[in-house]
Amino acid sequence: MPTLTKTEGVALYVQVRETLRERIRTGALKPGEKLPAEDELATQFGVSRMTVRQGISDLTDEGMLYRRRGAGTFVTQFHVERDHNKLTDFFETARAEGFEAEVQLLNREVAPAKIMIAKALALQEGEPVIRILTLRRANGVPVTIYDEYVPYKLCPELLTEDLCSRPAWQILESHGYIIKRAVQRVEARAADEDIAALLNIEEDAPILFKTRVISAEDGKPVELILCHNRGDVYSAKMILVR
Amino acid sequence: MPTLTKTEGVALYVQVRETLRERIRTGALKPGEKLPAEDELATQFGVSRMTVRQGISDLTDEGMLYRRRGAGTFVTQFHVERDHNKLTDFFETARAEGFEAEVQLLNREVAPAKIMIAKALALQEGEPVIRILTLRRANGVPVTIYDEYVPYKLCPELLTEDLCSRPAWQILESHGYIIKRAVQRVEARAADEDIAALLNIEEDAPILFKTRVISAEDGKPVELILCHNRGDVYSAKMILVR
DNA sequence: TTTAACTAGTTGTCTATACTTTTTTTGAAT
DNA sequence: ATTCAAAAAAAGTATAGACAACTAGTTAAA
Repeated sequence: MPTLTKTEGVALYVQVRETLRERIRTGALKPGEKLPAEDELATQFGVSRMTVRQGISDLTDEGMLYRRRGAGTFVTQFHVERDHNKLTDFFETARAEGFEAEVQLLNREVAPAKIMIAKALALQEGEPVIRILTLRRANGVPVTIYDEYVPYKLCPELLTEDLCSRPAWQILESHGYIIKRAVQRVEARAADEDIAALLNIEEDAPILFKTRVISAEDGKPVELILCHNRGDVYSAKMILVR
Repeated sequence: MPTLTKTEGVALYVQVRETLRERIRTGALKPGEKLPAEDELATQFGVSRMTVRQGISDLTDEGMLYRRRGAGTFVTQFHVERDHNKLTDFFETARAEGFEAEVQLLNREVAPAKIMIAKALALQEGEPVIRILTLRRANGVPVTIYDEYVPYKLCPELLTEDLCSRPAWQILESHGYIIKRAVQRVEARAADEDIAALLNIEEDAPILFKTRVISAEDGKPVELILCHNRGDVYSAKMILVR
């Protein structure tokens, strides 16, 4: 059995987790199957039971395993993809879903924050914000107008960084901000004249409108995104938990 | 200090968690403030450090606290509401947002599953499903057409249960199914003639269309919901995690 | 002044063990 | 066979302690 080794720079519980994940992925552990008991796994892996539990807990959070007290731990039958409402970027999505992504910078400027923007970013009205407007195409078809706002003082470098290869929040990360969460609101709207023209659709065609506020680990908002998506080619997926 | 007591039927780590949550809620612990070290809290509460950690972990998962190794544990500044993508029902939402909810049963029948329905519910085409169609009003205004499908064999009682006071998945829960997760897809559509008539809007008005598959703990789908929401009065919120 | 090394404080990981609570299985009595 | 009770199995909770790894501040050296 695959007794795990310390001193690899990878925590034991992570090794346990990834070993189990791999066994599920390859089918060595089949959907619905019961895992060996925690004590048994601990012996097999040569670690303590608590360490096994920590690894298993991660996978139950992901929905890959479920536990029933007194009965055992089982592999979930049809497990929901692991992407547990992850903050992803356009390029990752493109790679995963197999389309060619293209980002066109329409505008980049510093402007005083309007009241709505300021509120969302916890700023005073009129404080300078960097606004970035991009058009995103999938296989050449315009699908999204992306309207981003970042407080100027947070990261002036955004005015010179390349914005077409990664989203602004990833640039913020590379400047030391620890991005943790985003709150997103989704609604259906009718396209106005400008949006319709940019997305190459008719006026009043349905638009999936997203508002997203991205926050750092301490909860301070670092970016606001307004996002107009063509309704006929775009949908948003999410996982709800009881 | 509030030394916690065993034997109350509530786990110690839960008591730790709720005590801390309460301190944050009341402002005894302020946003941005650093918590006492885990060792210190363990002493205060009269429990072991691991027990404190378990309580704190729950709150970091909720986004109420964040930890920085070597530095400490802190209260999140603007904490995102705790409703971490929870599966909620129309009445809870109504209570929380302060509108009067009303559910009108339009149709309830058993029918053979069409291919799309069968696929979503992991059934064979033609297997009997219970279909429940309701119209939901907020303060008298029609906002949602709710189209639910449940495999007949799962819970025939749905044909007689009252459906206007709680969603079908809660009835499934009361029959022993452990509901764990749902996958929801959201898109923007234009209202067709029927939908428009029921929701009292114009044809081609924007609709927020949701597809939701609700699954039990083992991952087996137990319910499919198709949900047409009036775009002008309805939005969906979600939390994304890095 | 700046830089580097040290130190104290704090969270992260891990062990070994014990007892509790729930579920499942086994076995005996009916 | 059926039912009921006991036993076994399994996850849940909790402890005490140890060391690792990281942070931030302080002190010492250049």
